[in-house]
Amino acid sequence: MPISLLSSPSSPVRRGGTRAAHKGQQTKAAIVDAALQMATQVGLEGLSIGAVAEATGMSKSGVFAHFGSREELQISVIHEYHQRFEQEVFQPAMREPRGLPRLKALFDHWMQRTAVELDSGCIYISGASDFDDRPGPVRDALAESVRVWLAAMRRAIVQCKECGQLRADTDEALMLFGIHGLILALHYEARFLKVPGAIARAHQGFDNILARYAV
Amino acid sequence: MPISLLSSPSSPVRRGGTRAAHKGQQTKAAIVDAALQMATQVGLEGLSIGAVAEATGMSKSGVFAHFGSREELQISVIHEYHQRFEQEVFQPAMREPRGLPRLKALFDHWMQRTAVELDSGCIYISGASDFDDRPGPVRDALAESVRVWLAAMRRAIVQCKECGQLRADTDEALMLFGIHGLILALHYEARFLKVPGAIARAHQGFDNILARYAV
DNA sequence: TGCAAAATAGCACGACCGTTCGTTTTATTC
DNA sequence: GAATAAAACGAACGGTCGTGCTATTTTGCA
Repeated sequence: MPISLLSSPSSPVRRGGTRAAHKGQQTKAAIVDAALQMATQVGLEGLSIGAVAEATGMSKSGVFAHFGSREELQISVIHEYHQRFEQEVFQPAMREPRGLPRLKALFDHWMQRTAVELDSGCIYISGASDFDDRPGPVRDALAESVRVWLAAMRRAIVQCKECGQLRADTDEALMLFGIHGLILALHYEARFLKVPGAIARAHQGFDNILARYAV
Repeated sequence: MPISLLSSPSSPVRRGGTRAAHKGQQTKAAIVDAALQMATQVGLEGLSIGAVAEATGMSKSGVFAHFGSREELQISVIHEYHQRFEQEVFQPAMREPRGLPRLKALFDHWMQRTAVELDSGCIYISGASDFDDRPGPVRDALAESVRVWLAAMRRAIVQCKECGQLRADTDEALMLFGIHGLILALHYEARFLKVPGAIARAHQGFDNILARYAV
């Protein structure tokens, strides 16, 4: 299953020499899980080790020991988010046939994952604001993850052209720009302004874009 | 000049009884100015009184005394940003004739103000991420300011319809949604991902939307 | 010039932050 | 069950934060 594009340098089952290490990885996963849920609400920058510790019923130093730094925790959260994005958005869409069905599936799943739930946002969006002027490894990990995702989306558009389902002169970067904008506007209107009907508008906007580039 | 839509409860020149208060308002304006510039880089949430004090060469308590709380400083920054938005985006566009010229001017100025400079972002965008799950007066002020601005944009679209420059069945909310998305995508690609050509794509996207609703 | 008031500085507080360190508990292996 | 390594804890440190409180300086007007 060579779909994953983010390398995870340490083997997920064993590590070091030949020693088994059960408990550690397991609670670490639980910590990342809680931290991710927290980050979708307060953002990656709002994440604090103390709050994560309290959420997991551990001590601050207990949590800290698993990562060695706050930045490493943030990066772990980004990787986890990336992985779930892959499982819940990318892979289901990949089971659709190439071309428009797959592109539509990518957009629909993306939408649902991004702004459907009221109490959880998208760290790809909130993180962009947090780190657009703050260089460093966290920003790099975040940007890389987003780029991978946008590249997948772009590939789907190109395949539509190849299948003859979109005009051959379609500017895929421009089309992707428009689609990306719809997701961002959805997030903005639904989660911040809390105006009704944003989901319907995102869908309509997507249909308009498809019509614009239809053969 | 009844253009401003944000009430400023205290008179801008004098206050209280009949006493004049020169210096106070003046340094307060300087503080807000520095705070605004800082907020465009680190966001409203990243704003700290200590940093503002250092930037203005004052003491922390000296800055604090002008606002009474951090929230009030943030709100002052929002009001100041709103005012500049009005002066630099809204009012110049208002000098264009009704209809498409005015709508185009609004978009162009908006774009330039939002993402043209590399070292300053838009607090309407970063603030949305910061406060989408955090109720309170700061969020209220921010959302109100954004709503006023979007309403102005919407009005310009409606006027295009009335002038017969856009199709009579144009869904202005949907069209605005698409335009808003372009600005958000521009901000995302230019400021976070730092990919080139984002400005050109935003322009092209706008032209596409206009074409979609053209008579 | 003198005086009241406004403006600013200085200092301290409690809270939280990420991080370090030594100890204790828990888990794994012989 | 004893030995050993991993995991988690608890306390503390230096730092920054927003916020009061009390002096001191500066300002504007009589």
